[in-house]
Amino acid sequence: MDSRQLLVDTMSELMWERGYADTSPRHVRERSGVGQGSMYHHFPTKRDLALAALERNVQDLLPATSELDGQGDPMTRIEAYLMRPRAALKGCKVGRMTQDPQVREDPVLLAPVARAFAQVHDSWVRVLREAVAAGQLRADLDTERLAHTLMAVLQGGYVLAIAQQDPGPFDDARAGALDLLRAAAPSHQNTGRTA
Amino acid sequence: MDSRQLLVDTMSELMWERGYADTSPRHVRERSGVGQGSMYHHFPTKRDLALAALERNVQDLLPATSELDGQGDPMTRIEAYLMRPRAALKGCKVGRMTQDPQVREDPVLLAPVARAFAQVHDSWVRVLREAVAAGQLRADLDTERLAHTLMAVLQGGYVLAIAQQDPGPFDDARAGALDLLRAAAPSHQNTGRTA
DNA sequence: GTCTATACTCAGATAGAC
DNA sequence: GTCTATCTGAGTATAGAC
Repeated sequence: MDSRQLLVDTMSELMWERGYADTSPRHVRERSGVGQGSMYHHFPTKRDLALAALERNVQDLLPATSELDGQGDPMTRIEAYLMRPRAALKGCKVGRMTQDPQVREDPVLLAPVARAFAQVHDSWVRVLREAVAAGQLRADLDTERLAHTLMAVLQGGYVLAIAQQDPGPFDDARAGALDLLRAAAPSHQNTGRTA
Repeated sequence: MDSRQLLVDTMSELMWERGYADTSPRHVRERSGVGQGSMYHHFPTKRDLALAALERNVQDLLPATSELDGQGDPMTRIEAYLMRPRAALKGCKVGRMTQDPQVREDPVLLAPVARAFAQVHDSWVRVLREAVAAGQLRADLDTERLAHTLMAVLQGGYVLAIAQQDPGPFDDARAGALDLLRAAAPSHQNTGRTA
């Protein structure tokens, strides 16, 4: 593999594990095995490398979204996306960036994060609308809001899990969200087209 | 004010703003005006100061919980706690610590965070049980889970808000959670004692 | 493209005088 | 308790040869 790609891959891992501020060029060199000269040849500054790595991490996140965007029963897709296996104790490689002081103060580094979340939000809104249309969710629910609520459950679940060093709270949080969604079915249970 | 307290207050602020790893002794000295000698007299290492500051930040968080623990209508208390004014773009001064690499790897620094969240979880469970008992929530909901869900909504809401540099997603997330709770009232609306 | 050498600042302290 | 001086290593590069 070429040095450039190796650097990006390594930085991506480190940014997931340690964030940006606390990852040094030395860390990257030691883990990747790429020398000083190569590193600064490909990426003039740490920030340039971080930007490439972050864009890669954002790309990693989007395939999962296909679970929301797919065909078939909306509620089933919602459950599949919410409950998909996730490394609760590692946290979200994109969401984590919002807590890094040097990322949050840097509009260029924050931009890919904002874009990624906006895209996930869109997918959520679409599937939630379909669930309403299919009579699986009450029509008086605000789908834009609810999309943020469900994204927050996942992002916050990571925080709780890391605090306790236990995936339990993460799993509880998402299971509880699903319970609530099911409880928010329309009163006269119609699973087909609505009236 | 004495130097010791000034150091703790300053470190508390900085840990909220920048986290632990990216806050240096120099930052603390410059903002607090306390000299090098005093600083290392009171706190032999940066970590010692951080621990004191973190414990202070945890204490700051708990008074808000009284809103959950109070008397009166459970659902009203839930709404009051969820909707209380919060600095969405600053994030949670306790939850933030879970994303700091040097905190998350240090059991001593992580412990106060875990304790604080466990305590908030307890308060949530209590008020949710009361809401079930009062007929405001379906009795088949798992209150332990749901408590984690609602905590996650707040913690994750901060992440979304910071990503967009806009409090909107935070407010959406919590309002959406409240919508869901209301939609999860028992089918035959009884607001009094249950049968 | 990659290597080695060099440089300058900051982090995170320690030492000893007052 | 507070001050100033000093120290070692790490962070973040730059320079120039191969």
